[in-house]
Amino acid sequence: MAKRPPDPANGNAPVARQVPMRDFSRSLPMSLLRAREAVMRQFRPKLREHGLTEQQWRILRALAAIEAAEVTELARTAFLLGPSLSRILRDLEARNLIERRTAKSDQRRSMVSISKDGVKLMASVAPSSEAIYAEITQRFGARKLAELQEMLGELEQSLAGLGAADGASAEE
Amino acid sequence: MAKRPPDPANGNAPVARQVPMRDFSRSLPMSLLRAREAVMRQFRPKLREHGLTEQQWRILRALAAIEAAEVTELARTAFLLGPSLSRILRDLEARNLIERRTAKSDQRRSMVSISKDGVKLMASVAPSSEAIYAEITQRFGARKLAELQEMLGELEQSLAGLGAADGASAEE
DNA sequence: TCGAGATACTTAACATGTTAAGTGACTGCG
DNA sequence: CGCAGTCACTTAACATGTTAAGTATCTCGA
Repeated sequence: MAKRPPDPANGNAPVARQVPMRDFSRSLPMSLLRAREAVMRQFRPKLREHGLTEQQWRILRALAAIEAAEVTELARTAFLLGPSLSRILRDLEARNLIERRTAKSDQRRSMVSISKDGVKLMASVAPSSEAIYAEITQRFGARKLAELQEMLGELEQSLAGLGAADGASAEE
Repeated sequence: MAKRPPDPANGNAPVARQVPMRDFSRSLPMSLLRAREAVMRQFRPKLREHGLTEQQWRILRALAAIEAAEVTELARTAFLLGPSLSRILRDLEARNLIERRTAKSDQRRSMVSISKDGVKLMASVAPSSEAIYAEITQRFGARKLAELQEMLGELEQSLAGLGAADGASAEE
């Protein structure tokens, strides 16, 4: 269906096109990528000062809110793939920011928790992080920010169960 | 076989600790990341069938719309960092999907353009890509999609010139 | 109880993100 | 001219994204 997508008033488009595709810079993936980059650009320098990457920070934050978590659960929470998480946990453990112990009931599972040093590091970064977030919120507008996140959640929902074999159906 | 009623809703350990931070999963960066991943998950398998990564596809699309571009210009258009682009161009050139020649007026500059093979490859992928995009548009709603992209653009704008990147601040 | 299959990670291999340093080519100023 | 500074990339080094294999453990049913 798609009755009629609003015609973008194509302001410039100075160059001739030979391929029938939407203007590349207006694609949804690009919009999302640029927006996210604009946001993360604000946080990265501060995290870097503390020797943390964005992903490492995500893991610490996720762990700070709970007693302990299995690796798979943590991967879901921090939105990281297993292999990435595996590497990062190895590193964080070596830096004594987290602790691990195998679950007694199932030797395959590893319970991960934040260490005292990890908590300390979080405490030293959180204020700056919150300040940056507050600045972003103020600039963009709290209401619009909430609206945006609502829409992002809806987008995620409307695409849930499209690409990945989730239930039954065919594989390929 | 082995039907296995997994336990996703496992009793788990909802132990919460009082930490003075927003709920991690509701942060703007995470919302943007998840939304983008939900979208890209739809495209990646098809691109992979054609031996292309998301970034390689971005470059080909960017090049298809113009005659030729300098590397720096291409990096801006495809939203890639110089080093990434450098590596990808090396690969794409080896696969004869693009062509390069140094500018006559300035030996430092390299002019990049898509090759015949590149155009052919694009033609073979574009239909599926557009179909997927249409499906996403339909599911989420064309109007909402336009709204979302508008907001993403505004977010980007409101953060422009905040990051301590170079540039003497202010505007231009 | 035993073994095929499932599960929970971990490794491997390759591609990109990210920052810093390197290389060759231009530019401006003396 | 000459050469220090800049520019346009490219390399390097390390971290993560992504898919495929590998390893150890656990589960279930014949």
